[in-house]
Amino acid sequence: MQRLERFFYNRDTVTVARELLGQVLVRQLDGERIAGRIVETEAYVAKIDTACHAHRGKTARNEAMFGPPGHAYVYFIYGMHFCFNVVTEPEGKACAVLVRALEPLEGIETMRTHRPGRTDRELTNGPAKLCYALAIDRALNGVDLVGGNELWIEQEQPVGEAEISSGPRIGVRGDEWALSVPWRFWVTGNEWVSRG
DNA sequence: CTCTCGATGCGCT
DNA sequence: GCGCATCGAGAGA
Repeated sequence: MQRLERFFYNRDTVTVARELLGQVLVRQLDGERIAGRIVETEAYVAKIDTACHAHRGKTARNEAMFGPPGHAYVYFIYGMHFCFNVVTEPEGKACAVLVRALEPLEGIETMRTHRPGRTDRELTNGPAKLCYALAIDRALNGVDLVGGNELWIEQEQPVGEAEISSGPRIGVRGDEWALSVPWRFWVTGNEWVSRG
């Protein structure tokens, strides 16, 4: 299957967030493919967005956001979880799309071993949950999704506009505008969309 | 099913 | 010290 190329990521962040719905996130781990269809995303636009980690400039934590598009930004949150983003727009813009939920497609048995005691619905229906299922942690922060061999995104049928819902982002802090802007996108009715 | 609340590392003020 | 782009246990309906 065709991988998404650099130009896909090097565009307006909200457009990338919408068009990532339906694409397939692939993790290559110990010779096995673990993969899921992206069904929920959020856009973060550093310059204008007080909820974006990069809004106040570059730090050690958010450094990957300032790098080239098409790389991973993985951050550690609440002292125990990881979340996975893809960097968008030209290098230095520090924009990214958070991947919030996947529909499991391949390597489901391995996902279950990474998520012991959980139902299949709970394997990947949240941003930290999908990182456990796909074994995404700080070691993958900054990796290239276009040229790397551990993590990438494959091109699939895009989700039609009529099937996409949008609303305010989940769990964010920021000014009133940042809390209300509808930059969370999900596949309407999909079983793996996070609860929020 | 829903709601509440504690866990826990670390970057930032 | 504070607070976080979250999750899951436990209690109640």
